[in-house]
Amino acid sequence: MNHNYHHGDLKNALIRAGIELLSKEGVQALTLRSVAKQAGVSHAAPYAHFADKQALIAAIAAEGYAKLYAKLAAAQYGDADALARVFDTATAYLQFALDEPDHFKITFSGVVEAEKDYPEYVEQSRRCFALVVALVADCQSAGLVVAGDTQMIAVSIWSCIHGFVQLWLANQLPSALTAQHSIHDLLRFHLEQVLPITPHLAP
Amino acid sequence: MNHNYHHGDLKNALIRAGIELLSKEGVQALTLRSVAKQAGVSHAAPYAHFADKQALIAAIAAEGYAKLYAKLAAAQYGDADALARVFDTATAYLQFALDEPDHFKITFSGVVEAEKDYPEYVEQSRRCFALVVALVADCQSAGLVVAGDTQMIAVSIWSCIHGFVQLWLANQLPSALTAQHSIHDLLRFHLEQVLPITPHLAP
DNA sequence: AAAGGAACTTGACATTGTCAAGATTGTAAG
DNA sequence: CTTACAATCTTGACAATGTCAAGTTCCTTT
Repeated sequence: MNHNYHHGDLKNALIRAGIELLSKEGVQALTLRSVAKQAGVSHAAPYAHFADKQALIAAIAAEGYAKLYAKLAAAQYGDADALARVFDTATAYLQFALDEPDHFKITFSGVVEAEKDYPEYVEQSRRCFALVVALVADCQSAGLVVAGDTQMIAVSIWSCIHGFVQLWLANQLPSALTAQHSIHDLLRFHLEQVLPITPHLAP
Repeated sequence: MNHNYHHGDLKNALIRAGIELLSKEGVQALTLRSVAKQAGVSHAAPYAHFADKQALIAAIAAEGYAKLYAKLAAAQYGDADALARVFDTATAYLQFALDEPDHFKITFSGVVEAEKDYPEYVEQSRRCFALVVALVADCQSAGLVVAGDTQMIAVSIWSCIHGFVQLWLANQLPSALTAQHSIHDLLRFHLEQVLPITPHLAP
């Protein structure tokens, strides 16, 4: 018997194969057929586990969020104060985008469009955001960030980080800056500019 | 003669057809063949004007930047002070993403990847960024924004706006917020939080 | 042991990007 | 005015890809 008709865990194997393709050859190489080949199965085998290509992409995106969560969570440990941990978290966020640009892009490519429901993706996304909210809450407790709607402030901080990383990935940062400073330094400067949401708004 | 072998300005017609398809049917409908059909030519006609599909997308993205520039420039007029104009500019930025989400997405999808050179896209991008830099310079002159590297601060502000819009487009803003406030209000709140880069960093 | 269903393969088809060859038209040189 | 030429467009073809239908294999349940 040349073929194992029961792979065992093909679903996860396909996700891992897809991630590996993203990492080694980029988004344009992520085809259902090459993913299947990479996993060692025939071209239509994925349809036993995913409704269509978008469903596979949603699973890969969910895995991207899971990886991101792990990296952000790792940046939370240590004796740094809450605000310093925000910087560390942002650095980890950037690092994920640097290490796996295509996986990062797909994770935030708006997979959920067309009103489709991908519960696993939504859950991983929610989990990741909750981590940022908790971090902001810590900052507020320590008086390092203004009081106010914690969720909204978390969105605000996340937007700052995400926008910067996104512009970098899209090659939209002026070369005058990227030529002179490392991307990490630029992110740090950016955050120092906007992050200290300390009471400068106090009336 | 049923066919006009010389269309006149097919190149621009194809770009406009592509934008219309993006607007009416979304990214997945943007195929070379449907663009050609929309422009009333045969399926291979685009190759007389574009090297490949990516080159057409680059032209569409450049046009996206041009439209964005027009909207941002329109937000610059008026008697508002420089900081208020930043808010208006951000609102115009968001409005473009709301009006033409798919065109916006493609404009920032990282067309320039693979080291390819699309001079028109680069030029439009530069022009748009220069507008933000000039705006920041005005704010600095008026003492509304800290002195410092104007370009870097422009990147910072742009990141804040872009990240927020991007997260919105990717459906990544918590529904608890989007259900209670309009997206415009959320953006305004976000900017009020981070934008006043007034001298709170003074040592 | 037989049946049934899940997992996988094979084969097919429509869509799409791309190229090659040919047809058409404006233009410039003779 | 004619003729050659280059640019533009059409037609036809091909490979890659997403997707479905039918058949095959294998595990589980009775």
